[in-house]
This record gives sequence, C-alpha cells and structure tokens, in this order.
Amino acid sequence: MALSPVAAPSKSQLAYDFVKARIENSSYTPGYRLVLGAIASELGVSVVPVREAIRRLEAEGLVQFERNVGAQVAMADPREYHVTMQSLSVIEGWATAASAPFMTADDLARARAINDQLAETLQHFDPVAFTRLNLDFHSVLFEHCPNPHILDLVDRGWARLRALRESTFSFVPGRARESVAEHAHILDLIESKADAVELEFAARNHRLTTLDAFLAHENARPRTEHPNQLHPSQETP
Amino acid sequence: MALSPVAAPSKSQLAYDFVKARIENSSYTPGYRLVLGAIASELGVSVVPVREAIRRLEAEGLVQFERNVGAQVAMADPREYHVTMQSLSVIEGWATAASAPFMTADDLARARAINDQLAETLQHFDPVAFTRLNLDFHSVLFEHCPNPHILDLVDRGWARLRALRESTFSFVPGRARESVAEHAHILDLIESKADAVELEFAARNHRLTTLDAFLAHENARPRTEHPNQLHPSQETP
DNA sequence: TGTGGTGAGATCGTATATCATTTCGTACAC
DNA sequence: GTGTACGAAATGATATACGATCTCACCACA
Repeated sequence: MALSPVAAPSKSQLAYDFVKARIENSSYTPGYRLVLGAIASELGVSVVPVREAIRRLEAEGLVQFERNVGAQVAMADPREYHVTMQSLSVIEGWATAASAPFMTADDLARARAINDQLAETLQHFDPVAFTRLNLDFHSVLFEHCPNPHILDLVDRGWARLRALRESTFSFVPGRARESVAEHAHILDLIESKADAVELEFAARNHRLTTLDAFLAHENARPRTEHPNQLHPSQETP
Repeated sequence: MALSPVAAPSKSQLAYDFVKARIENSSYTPGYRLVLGAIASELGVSVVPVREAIRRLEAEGLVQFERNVGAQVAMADPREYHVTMQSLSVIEGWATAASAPFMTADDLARARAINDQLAETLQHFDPVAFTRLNLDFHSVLFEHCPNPHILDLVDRGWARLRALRESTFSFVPGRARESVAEHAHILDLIESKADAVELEFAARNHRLTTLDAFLAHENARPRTEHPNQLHPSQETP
C-alpha cells in the first residue's frame, strides 16, 4: 500500500470535479468553450480522462457536446432558468414532503437556525451568502428523502442553478424577505406534521414564487398571466 | 463529401446505443458485468469509445461503476423498481398535466385508439405487447410537455423500467384490466379540461397503484400499510 | 466590393501501447 | 483441513500518436 491510502483520485474524477466546480462558481460561464487539450494540459493529464469527465457532465446536462466541434458550458438559453426552477419545484417539493417524516427535532432546530441566519443576512444584504444559506436550509429539509433517485435529481437541479449567475438572489432583492417568511411557514407545516400533499405544494409553490418573482423582475412588468402556483386543495368537479 | 452523408455515427455513439439496447432488451441483465475489452472487440473498436459510452450510461443510472473494478448493469437491488416507479409517478404525473393543454383532438383520439388496443390485448394476453402499447399510450399523454428537462427525466425513467424485467405487466396480470380503465379516466379528465392538479394526481396515482399492485403481488400478502396513493383534494387544517 | 474557394491551424476521434490494480488460483505452512 | 501468502492473468486507467474534421482567415476572381 502506498503512503497515501486515501489519495489516488482518478484523473477522470479529478477532471470532472475540476470542470464542474468551475462551471458552478462561474469561472466557466454559459457558452464557454471547453477545449479538451487545454483542460488536460492545465491538469497535467492526457485528454482521455478529460473526455470521460465531459461525457458525464454532458449526460448531467451541464455541458453541451457536438461531434467534431467540442463541448461548451450549457444553458446559454434564458429559458433554462425557467425550466430548471420548474423541474426543481416538482422534484424538490416531493423530496421535501417525503423527507419530512424522517426529520428529527434536531434537524428542525438546525433548519430554524439557518433561517435565522438568512434573516440576519437581510440587514447587510450579501447575495452570495444568502444563496449559500438558502441551499443549506433546503438541504436540511430534503436530505432524508428515502428515494435516492429523487435526491440525485434534486442535487442536479441545484447544480444547474449554481451554474446560472441569475440564480443569485441579488437580482430579486425584494424576494428574499418573503422567502424567509415562507421558510418559516414550511417549518411550521413540518413541525405540525401536516399532510404530505400540503407540504409538497408549499415547497413547490415556494420555488415557483421565486421563479415568478424573477420573471417579473426581469421583464420589468409584472406578468399576472404566469400562474405557476398551484393549489392542492382547490375544488374539483 | 463522402458517399454516405447521413452515415458516420461516432464509435462512441455506436457503443452507447449498443450497450443501452442490450440492457433494455435484457440481453444484459441487472448485475451483468460489462467488460470494456469484450464489448470493444465485439464492436470492432478500441476501448476508448466504449469507456465514454459507459460513462454516459453511468450518469444516466443504467450502469454502476467502480474504480479499478469495472462496470455492471445497475439495479440488482429489488428496491430499484420501487424508487424508479415512485420517481416516475411524480415526474410523469407533472409532465402529463403540463402536456394536456397542448394536446389536440387528434392526440386524444390516438390515445383512445391505443387504449382500445390495450383492451384487446387483454383477451389473448401478451405482456410484451401490453408493455409496449402502455408506453405508447403514456407517450402520447406527456409528449407535449413544454419542459424539456422533465421530458428527459421521463424518458430516462422509462428507460430504467425497460431495463427491469419485472416491469413487464406479466407479473401482475390482474392489474392490466384496471390499468386500462384508469387510462380511460385520465383521458376523460383531459378531454373535460380538468384542473391541472387533479390530472397530475390521477396520472401519479395511476403509476403508484401499479407499483402497489406489484409489491402486493410480489409479497404474496397485500400490504395495506403501503399507502402510496395521495389525494390532492383531501382536507387540510 | 462582394463572393466563393482553398489551405493552414486547431481540435476532435480513435487506435495502440504501457502502467496500475484487482482478482483468483495455487501452494505452502500451521 | 484450513487459512494465508504469493504470483500470474485479467482488466481497468492513462498516455501517446496519428488520422479526420471543422473553423476561419486569406486570396483570387467576378
């Protein structure tokens, strides 16, 4: 056994982590051309492991690939944020509801503490910190989801959001305060062991409201014809 | 330009299609060891494109990969069917509801025709044909879903199901008749332009009921403590 | 001045070769 | 008889090499 038993990350994994991190922290912006040889030499490896890493990222939707042309960071499309948030609303909503029964009192306390920090951040507003804490908060809510597929999809959704600069809350400053309040409401639902569907839709609508706020903010004009929110208890024929 | 302008599928793509097809038609069963060199020589290519194909399939969840050990077809775990159906219930349910407003009268007629064929299949029961028609039916329902991410996830969910032998309806013969009736109900909801949430939960519960039937059938004893179904209109505090 | 061809450079696609790791059989010791 | 250790074979991981394809700038010609 070598001197470093924990070490030995594969070159392929190294390249994967490297590129993914750069996409998520916006070193590589959407549309950025990913040249295999350049990345390979930057990491001191050959192109083969880099190609494999790119393939994985392609399958995850973080990069787009074209034959004989190359790879580039995905999501130049402005609708990308829209569809990603929409997908995440559905998937994360369910994950949150499914995770709730397994949350301990300690988890709840932890979530409340994070939400308190979020509230504090509102004073001296720091979009980056807010976004990070926001993920921490929601992670506590869905982390016990017993379905690993769903959990994986939630992770990928958040990864895509991180890759989008627009996901930062800085673009919709007024939204942050509402968001903290909605978090509190969701925590109340969990604590009172509310109906699963009600919780699912609370979590779903929380995200859709954020999306609507973003769209309204971007278009400068409030679009009331964008009824993304849904209500599970609305009357049925 | 060469003589065959449409030809020239990359070796990597070739390997991807090859392995994926074999997984889905159960030539490669769950747990099957995917030896890179063997696949490469079978296709007459080198191992490099095969590795890339395996990486993509890994990211899609069809194969599992372990460093320095190799790849094998995923889902040896019996819970895999459970979680996949659960995921699909959520995602396909939403996709169906989101697709409904874009369905034309012709689409509806097509769906009804397929469901009629499904009903016919019940006479001289053919599990393979039923499973194929079942996918055709649901494809018509969700194909207009405007969110490409969700659509992609639905496709992947069905791909995983195809990879599972147990997904064939043959294991729950009694379920098929109910299934056809539920299809008809869903079509009625679409035709009457029912509420999106109601439709979403009808589609979701349709799948969860199939899952419950499978679980009950497999365990020989009906498990009433498996309340997978949810009702959007149930009373909330 | 605009348009189309052409060639060089950049980059991708794949094969071959070599090194590293794992696995498995066999033999030896207790 | 059982367990362990050693080694060979199989397989995966990566590097290098070369051919294929694309991009783009430049130049000839209308």
